[in-house]
Amino acid sequence: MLASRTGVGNVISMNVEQVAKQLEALGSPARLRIYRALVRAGHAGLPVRQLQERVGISAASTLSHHLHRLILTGLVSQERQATTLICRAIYPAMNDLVGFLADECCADETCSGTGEAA
Amino acid sequence: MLASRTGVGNVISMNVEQVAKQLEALGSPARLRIYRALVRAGHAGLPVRQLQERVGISAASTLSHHLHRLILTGLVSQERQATTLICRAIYPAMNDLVGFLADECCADETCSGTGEAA
DNA sequence: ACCCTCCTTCGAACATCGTCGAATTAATGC
DNA sequence: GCATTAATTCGACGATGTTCGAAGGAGGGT
Repeated sequence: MLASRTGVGNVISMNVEQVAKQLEALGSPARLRIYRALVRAGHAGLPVRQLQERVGISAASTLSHHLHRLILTGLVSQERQATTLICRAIYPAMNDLVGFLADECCADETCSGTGEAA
Repeated sequence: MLASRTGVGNVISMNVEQVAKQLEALGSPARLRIYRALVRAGHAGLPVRQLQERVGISAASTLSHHLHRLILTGLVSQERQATTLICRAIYPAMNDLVGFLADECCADETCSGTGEAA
């Protein structure tokens, strides 16, 4: 497993600014819980209403706000099904993010500190 | 490689709140650049002054502020050497963080969406 | 046409963040 | 003791984020 990341090819396309945006998006307890619930929901996704119950956010407008931020950074998608909106985690995005982070820190303690370049 | 994470044992000990704090700490372009520079510096670490030049932050107080935040979340350590402070990335912390994230999203598209549990 | 549910957008209150310059502490050398 | 370099802490400013209730659009049933 984890084979799709060892190629490192996808990591190159990510810049610091975008990574920072995604980390910031995930860096709120409320949004991290939202994203986690979405990830756990898997391919099927979750309607906003169910997401609200599961995550425990009192105001619907607050949840909508956080969802919007998650969508802006490309971490979450929404699809309309009749009157309800299905929210889904975008797995490749998380995959790239993890790849970037793992690439930065070599992902284990044997990191040799390769680069001196800026 | 990446073997130290596949055990998943370390991931269990992390809670959402702490992960969110670390992600938030990394979620600022300035702090992500700082952390990146530290990671690239490797085991030797970097004095604050050199870090400032390398990252391109104008005010020393601003850098100090960001450094403090990074330290509070356990991502960075400082060690005094005479008059200069050496800053170092704490690799295991990043390792755990990446592990948590990877565990959440299964780290590749074949994620089967296992859990329905809250 | 009407209502009902689902969700978003608006407006505002309140807190937190990011940045800076000035003042402060830490450690060394003369 | 005094000056010097290194880095932090303090105080303040504007900008941004979080949260909420109220109001607004979207879609479907009767």
